[in-house]
This record gives sequence, structure tokens and C-alpha cells, in this order.
Amino acid sequence: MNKLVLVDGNSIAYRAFFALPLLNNEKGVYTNAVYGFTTMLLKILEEEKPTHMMVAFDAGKTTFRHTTYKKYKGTRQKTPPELSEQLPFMRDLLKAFNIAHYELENYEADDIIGTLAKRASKDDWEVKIFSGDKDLLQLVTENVHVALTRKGITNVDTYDLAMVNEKYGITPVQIIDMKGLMGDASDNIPGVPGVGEKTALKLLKEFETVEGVYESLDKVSGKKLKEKLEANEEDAYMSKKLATIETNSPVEITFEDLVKMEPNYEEVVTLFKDLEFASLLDRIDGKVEVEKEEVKDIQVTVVDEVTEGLLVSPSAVVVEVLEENYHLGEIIGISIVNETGNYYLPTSIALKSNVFQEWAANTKKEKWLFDAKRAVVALGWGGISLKGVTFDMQIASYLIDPSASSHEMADISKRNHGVAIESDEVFYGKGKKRHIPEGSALAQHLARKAASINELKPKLEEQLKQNDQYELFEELEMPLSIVLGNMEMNGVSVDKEELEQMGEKLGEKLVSIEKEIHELAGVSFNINSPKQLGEILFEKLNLPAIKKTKTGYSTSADILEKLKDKHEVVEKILLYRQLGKLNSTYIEGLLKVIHKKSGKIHTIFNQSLTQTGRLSSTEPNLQNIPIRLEEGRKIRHAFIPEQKDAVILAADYSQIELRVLAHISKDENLINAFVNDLDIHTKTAMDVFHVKEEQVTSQMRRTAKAVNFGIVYGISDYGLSQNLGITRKEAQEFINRYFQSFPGVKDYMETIVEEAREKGYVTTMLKRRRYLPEITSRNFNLRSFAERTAMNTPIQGSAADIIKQAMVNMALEMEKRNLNSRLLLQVHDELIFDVKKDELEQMKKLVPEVMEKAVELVVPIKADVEFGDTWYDAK
DNA sequence: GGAACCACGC
DNA sequence: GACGTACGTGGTTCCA
Repeated sequence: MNKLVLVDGNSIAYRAFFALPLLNNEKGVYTNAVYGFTTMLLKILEEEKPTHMMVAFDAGKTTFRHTTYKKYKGTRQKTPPELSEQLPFMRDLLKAFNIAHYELENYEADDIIGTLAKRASKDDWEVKIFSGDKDLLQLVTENVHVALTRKGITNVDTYDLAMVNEKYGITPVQIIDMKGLMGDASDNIPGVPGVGEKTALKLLKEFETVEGVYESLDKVSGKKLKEKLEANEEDAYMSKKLATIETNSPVEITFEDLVKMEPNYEEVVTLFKDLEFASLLDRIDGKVEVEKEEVKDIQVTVVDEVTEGLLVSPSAVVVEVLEENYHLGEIIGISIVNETGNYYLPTSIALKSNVFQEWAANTKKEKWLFDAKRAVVALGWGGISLKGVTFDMQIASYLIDPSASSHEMADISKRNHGVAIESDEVFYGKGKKRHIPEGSALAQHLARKAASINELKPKLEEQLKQNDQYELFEELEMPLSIVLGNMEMNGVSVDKEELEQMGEKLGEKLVSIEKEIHELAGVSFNINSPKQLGEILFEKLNLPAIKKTKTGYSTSADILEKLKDKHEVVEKILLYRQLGKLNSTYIEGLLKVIHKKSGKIHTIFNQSLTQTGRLSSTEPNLQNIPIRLEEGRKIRHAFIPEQKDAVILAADYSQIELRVLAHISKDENLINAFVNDLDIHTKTAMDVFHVKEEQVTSQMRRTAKAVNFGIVYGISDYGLSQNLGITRKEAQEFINRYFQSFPGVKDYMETIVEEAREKGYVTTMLKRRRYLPEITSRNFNLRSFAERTAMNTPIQGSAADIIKQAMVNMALEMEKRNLNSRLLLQVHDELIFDVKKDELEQMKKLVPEVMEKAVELVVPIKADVEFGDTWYDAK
């Protein structure tokens, strides 16, 4: 059977334009609408597989509707130039895809679509229409279906007769009558003033059509409504006419012109490349021989004996570890590129060579790497020391723009027009297909990587200098990567037996709670399945469903909290979840990652990931070990010093973000609070609630704390309302009162958003950068999010700068003093050490001192120190 | 293998 | 009034 797909081109383009941030390509051409439009096309081609297809566009400004009503579409804003400049690209793309497009003088895209849909359905074709405009629903019939864009662009709701009825309770043809009565603000169709969708639908259910309404006007209930209808009869009829899609427009194009042919993939590829649609290129990969970026063979010397002559300074070095977790992986090969040549060193030869080892450990021999920490740690496990690293390409790329689409070597190289490298995923394969290619291919791949580092180092350094970030790079992040490498390599000792015992107890408890839950529910089911749980709670037990998710009922903790007193099973489920989380993530999770060789836990800190400058921690994540609830906190009993002669020392910054805020905003009230060492949440409560200190209740303090939390994390009034369980309006009121009390903060928030709009980015105290292109978006959500980010990133990012500086300074100080204590972990505002008992007195003073002096603020910085036999006891 | 949901920390 | 709302990591389920 024939299947015709008709696309409302203008409507989809508009949707895409407003839904996506203003992307542009290297030539400065905006591409967001083209991008969205193209993803929609690809999706249609993949999912609908039409035999015939056409995209209709509006022709000009005036249409036959303007003769009926001059003001038709009169209030519509001009198409933004950023969008109109993209329309030609869409036509080019359609041509490349071999998809017909059509426009008709005096008619709108709707009319073309309506006309063709009617003709096709006469011949019993299947027709599907894509648009963002609800008006098109009037075309729905047995074999004509309409797909309307939902949020985003590629998400659509498909309407057939039943769907229209379900949504509106009327037939498709009555959509026209609905528009006639309610009008359409966006098209400037008047309708009957005071009649909205609800009233229109009510009237139509009773009287079927506009005509029906006026024939039985005396039967309409409501005096005012009747008066309004009476006074606007003409407008109602005219509006109906305007809203009617012309299904007999003089469309000359024939179905033969619409036959869907194979795309001209060569043209598509060329266009995608021009537009820089890398991800879309991937999607059509396989359909066509996409000529890959020319990967040229380079001259590589395979070294069978390492000599001093080839290890000159500086050298670009690649130490390849295929495993993502470099604590576990083997080094599969080493390459070196320097002014004497390009070399590949088979692992076994390099690691055994004294010449190599001495060169690696020599701080005076300069080395340039990509993700140096990976190489340092991987070599470290083999007992080889790598020193003298002066340039890390990954960190440089991250500092230049943390939001860059990827910090993979192949992508960075491409972005900066360096040596073409295959991505690791392509070269090694992924998933089950991953393997190490044979020797000479591997030598080529690794040599290209080293050549890329060698080539791009000056370019990236130049960019760092232009951004005034060279000091941040050289004095903070580069030394920090060494500190982090040592922390990871050193690892954290855990009491395995302690964990196992806790696990056993938890396991028993879980079994008994599970049984209780099944008994209370009257049926056995998987409590860990939100789907099954939802069905039990909200269907079988008939508890009120407060919130729904995309796929079913929400069973999240905050929802269950509200249902606690409705059924005793709820509390058990919460407990089951809590203990289950502890057992699977923390007990079993941590036991799984105890390293076979060291018996310790070695996390990996990611230094080039977060948009704010914070670190993250993986395999395992040691930055989210429980603390809030006592049961969870007990996990910390298992984190112990390496030797008996030591303790765990934890030092945390007190309110570092709010102190940073005081510093950058220069708000007098906030500065005074910290200078006088007040309890900041109590102080905030006093100001926000206009009460004296002794009148601050715990509820008031809790609210104030949530407001401060909101300021620090950049949450919205909605976020605050969720945290406090209040309305959005009340939350906004708290924020307003906060700003009244701290006017300097308000000024700062306004200034920083303005600055972000002008410059396109914000910076932290130590010049870390975050770009916020969406701050000029016309999409309210995107823009608001960017604005909150502009306010928040300098705060959170500067706090990250400060603790990083403290870590570097601390490492220097400990080395200078020849201390045997070790830094184990960083948890955003907290440093955890393994401290030898004979160094305890010294460290207790030194750690907070170094932390407090990391940078100088206009307010004092405060760090608190605790220690104990385990991490649990360091409180 | 990936999406969806949930939960932990700061 | 819409829009859908701090970041990051990881476990489990469920569907392809």
C-alpha cells in the first residue's frame, strides 16, 4: 500500500528553532533549526518508510485568507533573521535527501497538505502528517493521521480518530468550529471573546457546530455567554472560515513527483560536514561510504632497544592502557614523538629498559601527555616512576572549554586541526568486539596520538594564555594531577571483615523485611521494581497516586513519605530501599573493588569532567559514602588507616561557598556575618523572618538553611519549593526576602548574569571558565537555567579552586616537612588524611592552616578538623 | 546495551 | 502562563 508523509516545513522549522539552543558552525552560520529539522526528517524516514513524501512551506506574506480578514496573522512577530537564514539549508537538505518540497502562491502549507491528504485518501492511501500546529487535526480521518510535536522536536503524539476524541471529545471536523468559537491568538483569529477551549468544547458537545450554536442560541446556558455569542456572531463565522484548511487548493504537483527515492548520500554527507553535524554523520554511517577524515600513515620506528639518543627533552609520550580503569589494565604499548623522530616502544622492551626507567623518572626530562595521571598510575603499578610531566593535553582542553563535546584525544585533535586520529572506539572496537589490532597498526595509532600531542601543545597553550588561564593550568591543575595520581595509587585501606559482617547483618534484615512487605501486600513481588511496586501500591492497595512518571507511577522516597500513614507497608518499603541501597551500592559495591594486589580501594578522580571545576570520583565513587543517616554512616567504620600507628583525619571547610559569595558579592551584611563568626543559617533566619536570635525556631533555621542551599546550588523557586514542601510562590517570597536582607548578593546576581550575556561565559576566582551560550536563548527554560548557572558557577567553581589550591599546597608542605601522613580523599569541601600518630599534633594544626590560607578572601576562611580510628570516628 | 527510575553525597 | 528545573555516580529492572 502507498504511504504518503506530508510535513509542515515552517512549523517544524519554528519548533526546532525555539526548542534548541542557537548552535552555530565554524563559519558563524546558525544551524539549530536545520539540525532539529534534519533529525525529524531522519526519524520520519527511519520509522515511517514512506513510499511518497513531501514537505510543504508557506509561500509569502499574503494569502487568500487576507481578503477575508486583513488582520489575519497580523500580530505575528517577524520571523527572526537567525531562523530565516537557515531556511535555504533546509531546502538544500531536502534536495540531497530526494524529498519533494512545494509552496504555492496565496496558500499556506496547511492548504497544500490538506489538499494532498484529501486526494491521497480518496485513493485509499495511508497518509501521515507531521506538524506542530493543532489546526491540522481537522484533517484526521480513518486513513489520515496527524503527528504533532511534543516537547523537544522528534517526540510526537500521533492522532487518529480515537485520539482526537479522547483528547477533545469532538470529531476532527469540529476542530474548525472550536477555532471559530475560541479564535487563535497566534494567528490573530478573533473568535468569540471570553470563549476559551473549555467553553468552546462544551458548546460543541451540545450543539455540534458554530451554526448549531447560533440556531439554538436561546438554549445556551449562562446570560453573559449568550450575550457575547450574540454580539460576535459575524466574527465567529469569519473565524471558522479562517481556520478552515482549503482542501481544494490548486496544487499542481502530482503524486509521481512525490515518489520517495534513495537519498543522494554524497550530497547529504557534504552538507552535514558543512553544517558540522557530526552526530548525524554517524547516523547515516553504513548507508554510505562516508569518507573518513584522511588518516595518514606516519613514519614510525619500532624500537627494539631503548637508547638515550631517542629520549630527548621534550617528548610527547603515550602510555596506552586500554581498560578504562587503569588500576586494573595492562599497558599495551608506548609511543614517543620528539624532534628526533616517531617511535613505538613495545611494552615489554620499554618497561624492562633501565634507560627508559631513568628517563621516565628524571624530572628534568620534559614530557607532554594526554591524561598524564593515567600514565603515571599505570606505570606506577609496574613500579616505574614517571616524572617531569609539564603538559597534559586533556587538562588543557578541559580548562579552555569544559563543555566541549568531548575531551577524547581524537576529538580534541580534530577540533584543533591536529593530526587526524581514529577514535579509540573505532580503532579498538567497543563492547564484545574490542580487541588490540596487530603490531604495526597499533604502532601507527599510538604514534599518531603522540604526534597530535606534540603538534597541538603550542596551540592549546596559546589558547590558555589568551584566556588568561595559563597560571591556572601550570600552577594549579598540572600539579594537582600529580597529587591526585598519588592519592589514587596510594589507595584507601578498608576493613574487609567489617564490611562483610555488616553485609551479613543487612542481608538478614532485608530478607525479613521483604517477607513482611509481601505479607502486608498479600502477594509476593519484586520490591526493587518500581513498575511492580507501583502496581501493588496504587492498584492493588489503592493508595492515592500523587505523581506519575513517563512509564507509570512514581514511587520515589518523597512520594512514599507522603503515603506513610495510609498503609503500614509504605514505611517498610522505605526501610527496604534504604538498606538495599547500603547493601548493594556500598557493601557489595566496595567489596567488589578491593584491589587484588594491594588489598586497598583505588578510586579514579576525574579531573576534566565537571562543568564547575569540581572533581568527580568513580570505580568506586568515594565522594558519596553515606553520612546523613546513622545506619549508612556506619559504612565509614570500614575506612581505616593503613597501619595501626595512624588515625583518619578529616578537615572540612565551614560554609566555603557562602564565604566565597560574601567575597565576590561584597555584601556587607554577609561579610559581617562571617567576620563575626555567626551561625550563618541562624543569621539568615533572623534577617529573612525579621526576628531576634532567640526567636529563631528550628523550623525557621531549617528554612533559612534551604534558602542558603538554594543560593549555593543555583536552584530555582520551584526547586526550593520542592525542598521545603511549600508552594512556588512562598518559595519566591523567601528568595525575595533574602535579597532584601542581602542586597549586595542581589546586585551580584544581576551583574553576573549581565556579564555572562555580554561575554558569553563566567569565570571563577582562579579564572576557570564556563560558557553559557543559552543565556540568550528565547526558550525560557534554557535561558533561566543558564542564568542560574551564571550565578552559581563562580560560587561553586571558586570553592573548587580553593580546595584544589589547598591540596597542592598541602602536598608541598608535607613533602617539605618530610611527613609520612597521606592525603587519601577529597570530597568537594573536605580532605581526608591517613595521619601517623606521631604527626597528629602537627597535622591537626597544619591542615586547617593550609586550607584556610589557600587563597585570601575578604572574609575569614574556616576549616574544622576531626580525627579518629576510622573515618566514622573522625566526626 | 541502553533507558528509566531511584538514591547517595556535596 | 508555558516551560521543567543544582551536579555527579551507580545499582536494579526491563525491554530490545
